[in-house]
Amino acid sequence: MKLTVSTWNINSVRLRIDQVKRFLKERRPDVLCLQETKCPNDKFPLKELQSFGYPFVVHMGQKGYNGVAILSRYPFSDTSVMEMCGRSDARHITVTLSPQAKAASGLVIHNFYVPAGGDIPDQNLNEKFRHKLQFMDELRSWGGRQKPTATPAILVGDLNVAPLEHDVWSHKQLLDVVSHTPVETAALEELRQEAGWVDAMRLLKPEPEKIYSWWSYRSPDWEAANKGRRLDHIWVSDNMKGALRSIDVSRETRGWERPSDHVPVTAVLEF
DNA sequence: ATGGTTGTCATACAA
Repeated sequence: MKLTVSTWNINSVRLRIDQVKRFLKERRPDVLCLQETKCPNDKFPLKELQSFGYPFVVHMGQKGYNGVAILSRYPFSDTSVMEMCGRSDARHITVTLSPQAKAASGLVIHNFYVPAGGDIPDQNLNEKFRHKLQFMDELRSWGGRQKPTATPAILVGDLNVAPLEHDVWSHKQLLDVVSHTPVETAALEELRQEAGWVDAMRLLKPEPEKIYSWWSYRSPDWEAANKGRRLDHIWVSDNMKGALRSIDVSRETRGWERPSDHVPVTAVLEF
């Protein structure tokens, strides 16, 4: 069987509910992981999302900021959230697919929203940057315990770090810009490799191909300037490498009316 | 070196 998994920082699920609908209709993933739903739980558009053909939905939100959700065509046998950095700020949610997902039964899918980290890349001057690094530190300790060996697993999300040289439009010009500083890129690469996760996007589209999943709203013409970054990621456990069939980045959604600043990334796996 | 935009919630703040 084939399983299609997408990740998208939607930047307000309520404002962009029609774009979610359009993406689901056009790309037809089995599972969609959302970040930055910016929606308290009691205002989450649960029924509407279910009506798009995704009866199984878990979400964890808060007022105004953050928030993650997972929509699925298949039921879950287990769901949980982690509190990172001692804050209940809705930055993680995980599901395990139930036996009704057939060959993908037992597959664990983690959805993360790593803190953006503010503007100043200095832990002493910027509490947000300190929080981001601490978050990655906790990811590292956690990832070590959860070494993906026997249990197949996928980790997706807006990790807010563009780790490689060709994950940004200008490696040189972004070395002191939050998301591409050496302390962040080293931390992300180390925690990924230490836990045995495979960077699925780069496995199928190796450097030096440029890959971006985010373009700032502040650029007057994002398409012409093309000053993007690869902030959104799909990682798979080592035992899932062979199941990877394709990766695609839905760049076209950035050109839709009132777009998110992030675009969806989709992996197709075959079991 | 600076400011550029967007979303939430209603005035700054986060990204």
